[in-house]
Amino acid sequence: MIRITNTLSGKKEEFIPLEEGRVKMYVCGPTVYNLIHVGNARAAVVFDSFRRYLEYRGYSVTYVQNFTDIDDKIIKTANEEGISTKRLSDRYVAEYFKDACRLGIEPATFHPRTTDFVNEIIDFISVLQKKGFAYSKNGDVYFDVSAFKSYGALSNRKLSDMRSGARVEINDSKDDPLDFVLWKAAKAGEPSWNSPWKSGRPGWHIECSVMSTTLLGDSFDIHAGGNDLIFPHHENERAQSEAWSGKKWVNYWMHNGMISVKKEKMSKSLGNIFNVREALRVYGPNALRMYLLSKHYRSPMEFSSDRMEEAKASYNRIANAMDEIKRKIGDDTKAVEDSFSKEWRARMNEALDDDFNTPQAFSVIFELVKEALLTDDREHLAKIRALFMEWNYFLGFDFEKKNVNADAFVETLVELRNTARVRNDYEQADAIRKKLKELGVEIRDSSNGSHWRWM
RNA sequence: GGCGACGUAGCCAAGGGGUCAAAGGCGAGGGUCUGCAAAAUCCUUAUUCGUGGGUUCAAAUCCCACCGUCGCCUCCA
Repeated sequence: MIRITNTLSGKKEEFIPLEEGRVKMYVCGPTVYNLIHVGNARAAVVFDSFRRYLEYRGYSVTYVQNFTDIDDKIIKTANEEGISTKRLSDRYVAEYFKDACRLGIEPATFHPRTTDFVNEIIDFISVLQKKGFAYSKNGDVYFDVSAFKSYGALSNRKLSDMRSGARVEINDSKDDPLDFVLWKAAKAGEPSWNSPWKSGRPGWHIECSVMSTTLLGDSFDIHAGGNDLIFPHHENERAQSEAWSGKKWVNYWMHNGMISVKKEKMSKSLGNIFNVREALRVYGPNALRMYLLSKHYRSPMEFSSDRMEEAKASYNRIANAMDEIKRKIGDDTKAVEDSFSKEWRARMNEALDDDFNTPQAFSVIFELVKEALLTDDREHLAKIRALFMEWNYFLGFDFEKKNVNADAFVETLVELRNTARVRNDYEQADAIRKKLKELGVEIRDSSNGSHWRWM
């Protein structure tokens, strides 16, 4: 039984998909006007991993992750660069896929883009207006919050509390300061689309409602994203969607915690961001995945070089165990399924079924790492490796070492070093070891020969 | 001001009424191995879970208060 903490109820609930054996899931993707940062990567990696876990557990998952390719910041950045918004967003969609690919994130079933759904968005808004949930003013269209009775249920807020809050903006054309824009009339020089109102473009929240219902249906299982999206983004999406269909829109809401830097949320507006591109270069994809999955997805976590080095060391312990298994039994030893495998698989499932508790999952893995390093039993080792490979379906590490073409050269150098050692020429031997280490090769001498591995 | 989350060893981090004298990782100290290393391995590193009350036969786990940290209430993963 898989359990998920549902933001809507604030409780851990048993996960029961609408349709047996199938899961429909939507994750809010990036606004494409620059490179993604480590905070963005958290949601991407965590929910990618969760999706794959669901697949591992036998569900057929339809996974949608959108790109917001039209908004104020995209327009601004495109103007600064003197290019079209289309050109800018195309570029950063491509850059996103480069990072995602290196991070081991599987492509979604669908990657819809806002500007491909403008007609559907217009239809959707028209329906809202017909049903009395929306009103237009000066070419803008607004959602009437007071018409939707459970507004605030997701973020657990009361309309009265929000109205009294000091930070609600005053906007003359809105009937209520909490009403939010569905369609924005174009200002001079902005990209725009024809509409029953003035020509303009979609508001902030409408795209997710439209793309998700178009691709997944009026109701679907899981909607996920960062917890900074709960209000207003997801609250508004929910209001629109349920007002539009008259049905419950999403059954389970999953929200990941924020990544902070020096106790402050990592965000583009604060400027304290660390690009995924850069993190990948400095620490590598495995360390970054390890880092992102090492804490429960709902908790906040701190980003720093110490944390990353720690994650890298942790990952290395697993990678080292894989290398040791290979050294002990080679590549093609077959694993035999038995009670050992079943027992450990059950422990892993127990951890992950419980609201995707990845720290607990790693605890299970490290216990097996220890066993692998301790034993020389071929069957035992083969079983452990089989489990690791099986679990890697959702962990998404890349255990393959690059530089395979250089293996023969390394081998030669290691032999050369050993002849030097035999004649007690340790100066030469250490020089070779040092050089190899600089090139990323670690040598391990032992009583039965020298082994080496790519670090 | 409103809403929410969190505070567990030197650090990171699970657990969330008894089987907890609290998983796992990083780091540190000592032993083995080694030409020296590295890696590995063994041992050690929380009688205690922010503070103070309470409920209970029993609390890190539930309740209350307080202190501290963070997030949302504006674009944000």
